Amino acid sequence: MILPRSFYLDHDVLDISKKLLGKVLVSDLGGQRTAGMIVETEAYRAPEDKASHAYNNRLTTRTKTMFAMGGVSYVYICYGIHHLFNVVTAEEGVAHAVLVRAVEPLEGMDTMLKRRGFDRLRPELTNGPGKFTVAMGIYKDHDGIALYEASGPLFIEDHRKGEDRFEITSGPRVGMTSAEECAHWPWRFRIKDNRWTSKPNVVKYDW
DNA sequence: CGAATGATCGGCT
DNA sequence: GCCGATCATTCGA
Repeated sequence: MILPRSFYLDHDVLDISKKLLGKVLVSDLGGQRTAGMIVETEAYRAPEDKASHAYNNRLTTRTKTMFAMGGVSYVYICYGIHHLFNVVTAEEGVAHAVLVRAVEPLEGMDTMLKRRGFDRLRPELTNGPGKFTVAMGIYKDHDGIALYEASGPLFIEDHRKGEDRFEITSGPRVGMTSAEECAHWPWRFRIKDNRWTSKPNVVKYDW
Protein backbone atom coordinates (compact mmCIF):
# COMPACT_ATOMS: atom_id res chain seq x y z
CA MET A 1 0.00 0.00 0.00
CA ILE A 2 1.11 3.55 -0.68
CA LEU A 3 2.27 5.67 2.25
CA PRO A 4 -0.34 8.33 3.04
CA ARG A 5 0.60 11.97 3.33
CA SER A 6 0.09 11.81 7.10
CA PHE A 7 3.17 9.57 7.35
CA TYR A 8 5.36 12.51 6.38
CA LEU A 9 3.88 15.19 8.60
CA ASP A 10 5.47 14.14 11.90
CA HIS A 11 7.87 16.68 13.34
CA ASP A 12 10.51 14.07 14.29
CA VAL A 13 12.61 13.73 11.12
CA LEU A 14 14.99 11.25 12.81
CA ASP A 15 12.05 8.95 13.49
CA ILE A 16 10.80 9.27 9.89
CA SER A 17 14.33 8.55 8.59
CA LYS A 18 14.28 5.22 10.45
CA LYS A 19 10.72 4.42 9.41
CA LEU A 20 11.56 4.95 5.74
CA LEU A 21 14.03 2.05 5.90
CA GLY A 22 12.35 -0.99 4.38
CA LYS A 23 9.82 1.11 2.43
CA VAL A 24 9.74 0.82 -1.36
CA LEU A 25 10.47 3.70 -3.71
CA VAL A 26 8.79 3.27 -7.10
CA SER A 27 9.48 5.22 -10.29
CA ASP A 28 7.27 4.88 -13.34
CA LEU A 29 8.74 6.87 -16.21
CA GLY A 30 7.81 6.49 -19.84
CA GLY A 31 6.40 3.02 -19.26
CA GLN A 32 9.57 1.89 -17.50
CA ARG A 33 8.79 0.86 -13.94
CA THR A 34 11.57 0.37 -11.40
CA ALA A 35 11.35 -0.17 -7.65
CA GLY A 36 13.85 -0.40 -4.83
CA MET A 37 13.71 -0.90 -1.08
CA ILE A 38 15.17 2.00 0.87
CA VAL A 39 18.13 0.64 2.88
CA GLU A 40 20.01 3.81 3.88
CA THR A 41 18.87 7.34 4.82
CA GLU A 42 20.16 10.58 6.33
CA ALA A 43 18.20 13.20 8.27
CA TYR A 44 18.52 16.94 7.64
CA ARG A 45 16.87 19.22 10.18
CA ALA A 46 16.85 22.93 9.48
CA PRO A 47 17.01 25.56 10.79
CA GLU A 48 19.59 24.45 13.40
CA ASP A 49 21.36 21.87 11.22
CA LYS A 50 24.40 23.47 9.55
CA ALA A 51 24.67 20.62 7.08
CA SER A 52 21.23 21.38 5.65
CA HIS A 53 20.85 23.65 2.63
CA ALA A 54 18.06 25.27 4.61
CA TYR A 55 20.31 26.03 7.61
CA ASN A 56 18.99 29.11 9.38
CA ASN A 57 15.92 28.81 7.14
CA ARG A 58 17.87 29.92 4.09
CA LEU A 59 15.30 30.28 1.33
CA THR A 60 16.37 30.10 -2.32
CA THR A 61 14.85 28.77 -5.53
CA ARG A 62 16.62 25.51 -4.78
CA THR A 63 15.67 25.13 -1.11
CA LYS A 64 12.08 26.30 -1.31
CA THR A 65 10.65 22.81 -1.81
CA MET A 66 12.10 21.83 1.57
CA PHE A 67 9.68 24.29 3.16
CA ALA A 68 6.66 22.66 1.52
CA MET A 69 4.25 20.42 3.41
CA GLY A 70 5.73 16.94 3.97
CA GLY A 71 5.24 14.19 1.41
CA VAL A 72 6.92 15.70 -1.65
CA SER A 73 10.33 15.08 -3.18
CA TYR A 74 13.31 17.44 -2.98
CA VAL A 75 15.73 16.71 -5.82
CA TYR A 76 18.80 18.88 -6.28
CA ILE A 77 22.08 18.76 -8.15
CA CYS A 78 25.22 18.04 -6.16
CA TYR A 79 28.75 18.82 -7.42
CA GLY A 80 27.20 19.92 -10.69
CA ILE A 81 26.56 16.36 -11.83
CA HIS A 82 24.66 14.21 -9.37
CA HIS A 83 20.93 14.42 -8.78
CA LEU A 84 20.16 13.58 -5.13
CA PHE A 85 16.70 12.53 -3.96
CA ASN A 86 15.19 13.60 -0.63
CA VAL A 87 11.81 13.25 1.04
CA VAL A 88 10.39 16.45 2.54
CA THR A 89 8.80 16.01 5.98
CA ALA A 90 6.93 18.00 8.66
CA GLU A 91 4.32 20.69 8.18
CA GLU A 92 4.61 23.54 5.72
CA GLY A 93 7.26 26.07 6.71
CA VAL A 94 9.46 23.51 8.53
CA ALA A 95 12.42 22.56 6.32
CA HIS A 96 13.03 18.96 7.37
CA ALA A 97 14.14 16.37 4.80
CA VAL A 98 15.43 12.81 4.53
CA LEU A 99 18.14 12.01 1.99
CA VAL A 100 17.81 8.53 0.48
CA ARG A 101 21.36 7.16 0.12
CA ALA A 102 20.87 3.62 -1.19
CA VAL A 103 18.17 1.19 -2.33
CA GLU A 104 17.99 -2.56 -2.90
CA PRO A 105 16.69 -3.26 -6.44
CA LEU A 106 13.35 -5.08 -6.44
CA GLU A 107 11.73 -4.45 -9.82
CA GLY A 108 12.84 -3.35 -13.31
CA MET A 109 16.42 -4.51 -12.85
CA ASP A 110 16.90 -4.70 -16.62
CA THR A 111 16.02 -1.01 -16.92
CA MET A 112 18.31 -0.11 -14.01
CA LEU A 113 21.23 -2.01 -15.50
CA LYS A 114 20.72 -0.35 -18.87
CA ARG A 115 20.56 3.15 -17.37
CA ARG A 116 23.80 2.55 -15.44
CA GLY A 117 25.59 0.71 -18.22
CA PHE A 118 26.03 -2.40 -16.07
CA ASP A 119 25.90 -5.96 -17.33
CA ARG A 120 24.94 -7.66 -14.07
CA LEU A 121 23.56 -6.93 -10.62
CA ARG A 122 26.02 -5.80 -7.96
CA PRO A 123 25.82 -3.32 -5.06
CA GLU A 124 27.56 -0.53 -6.99
CA LEU A 125 24.42 -0.28 -9.12
CA THR A 126 22.47 1.55 -6.39
CA ASN A 127 24.63 1.97 -3.26
CA GLY A 128 25.03 5.74 -3.30
CA PRO A 129 22.75 8.79 -3.47
CA GLY A 130 23.95 9.75 -6.95
CA LYS A 131 23.92 6.14 -8.18
CA PHE A 132 20.40 4.91 -7.49
CA THR A 133 18.87 8.11 -8.93
CA VAL A 134 20.50 7.26 -12.27
CA ALA A 135 19.32 3.64 -12.01
CA MET A 136 15.75 4.77 -11.28
CA GLY A 137 15.72 7.63 -13.80
CA ILE A 138 15.31 10.35 -11.16
CA TYR A 139 16.67 13.80 -12.00
CA LYS A 140 16.14 17.43 -11.05
CA ASP A 141 12.83 17.81 -12.88
CA HIS A 142 11.37 15.42 -10.29
CA ASP A 143 11.57 18.11 -7.61
CA GLY A 144 8.30 18.67 -5.74
CA ILE A 145 6.58 15.41 -6.77
CA ALA A 146 3.77 14.22 -4.46
CA LEU A 147 5.07 10.89 -3.17
CA TYR A 148 1.68 9.84 -1.75
CA GLU A 149 -0.02 9.69 -5.17
CA ALA A 150 0.26 6.38 -7.03
CA SER A 151 -0.68 8.15 -10.28
CA GLY A 152 2.56 10.12 -10.23
CA PRO A 153 5.98 9.19 -11.61
CA LEU A 154 7.44 8.71 -8.13
CA PHE A 155 5.88 7.33 -4.97
CA ILE A 156 6.67 5.31 -1.85
CA GLU A 157 4.93 2.09 -0.78
CA ASP A 158 4.93 -0.06 2.34
CA HIS A 159 5.32 -3.74 1.47
CA ARG A 160 5.87 -4.96 5.00
CA LYS A 161 3.57 -7.18 6.98
CA GLY A 162 4.27 -5.80 10.43
CA GLU A 163 6.18 -8.57 12.11
CA ASP A 164 9.13 -8.83 9.70
CA ARG A 165 11.70 -6.69 11.42
CA PHE A 166 15.32 -5.75 10.90
CA GLU A 167 17.95 -4.01 12.97
CA ILE A 168 18.93 -0.41 12.28
CA THR A 169 22.44 0.94 12.73
CA SER A 170 23.30 4.64 12.86
CA GLY A 171 26.46 6.60 12.16
CA PRO A 172 27.73 10.08 11.28
CA ARG A 173 26.74 11.82 8.08
CA VAL A 174 29.44 12.29 5.47
CA GLY A 175 30.98 14.65 2.98
CA MET A 176 30.54 17.88 4.93
CA THR A 177 33.73 19.60 5.97
CA SER A 178 32.16 22.93 6.88
CA ALA A 179 29.33 21.61 9.03
CA GLU A 180 31.55 21.15 12.11
CA GLU A 181 29.95 19.19 14.96
CA CYS A 182 26.75 18.68 12.99
CA ALA A 183 28.66 16.32 10.70
CA HIS A 184 29.31 13.99 13.65
CA TRP A 185 25.68 13.67 14.69
CA PRO A 186 24.63 10.04 14.10
CA TRP A 187 21.87 10.96 11.68
CA ARG A 188 22.69 8.37 9.05
CA PHE A 189 20.64 5.19 9.28
CA ARG A 190 20.89 1.87 7.54
CA ILE A 191 19.45 -1.62 7.64
CA LYS A 192 21.99 -3.72 9.50
CA ASP A 193 23.91 -6.24 7.39
CA ASN A 194 22.11 -5.27 4.18
CA ARG A 195 24.58 -5.63 1.33
CA TRP A 196 23.00 -2.85 -0.76
CA THR A 197 24.00 -0.01 1.61
CA SER A 198 26.95 2.24 0.81
CA LYS A 199 30.37 1.64 2.33
CA PRO A 200 30.72 3.15 5.81
CA ASN A 201 32.80 6.29 5.42
CA VAL A 202 35.85 6.67 7.60
CA VAL A 203 35.64 9.84 9.64
CA LYS A 204 38.98 11.59 9.99
CA TYR A 205 39.80 13.81 12.92
CA ASP A 206 42.51 16.46 12.77
CA TRP A 207 43.98 16.00 16.24
C1' DC B 1 44.24 -1.60 -2.33
C1' DG B 2 44.56 4.18 -1.38
C1' DA B 3 45.08 8.96 -2.92
C1' DA B 4 44.30 12.36 -6.34
C1' DT B 5 41.46 14.44 -9.75
C1' DG B 6 37.95 16.14 -12.94
C1' DA B 7 33.24 16.70 -13.87
C1' DT B 8 30.62 21.41 -13.75
C1' DC B 9 25.43 23.34 -11.20
C1' DG B 10 23.47 26.56 -7.73
C1' DG B 11 24.30 29.64 -4.29
C1' DC B 12 27.26 32.39 -1.55
C1' DT B 13 30.87 36.34 -0.83
C1' DG C 1 35.71 32.88 -7.79
C1' DC C 2 34.93 29.32 -4.41
C1' DC C 3 32.83 25.42 -2.43
C1' DG C 4 29.82 21.30 -1.82
C1' DA C 5 24.56 16.00 1.30
C1' DT C 6 29.36 12.55 -5.10
C1' DC C 7 31.27 9.37 -8.37
C1' DA C 8 34.27 7.26 -11.90
C1' DT C 9 38.66 7.07 -13.36
C1' DT C 10 43.63 7.20 -13.14
C1' DC C 11 47.94 6.52 -11.06
C1' DG C 12 51.14 4.45 -7.88
C1' DA C 13 52.60 1.14 -4.15
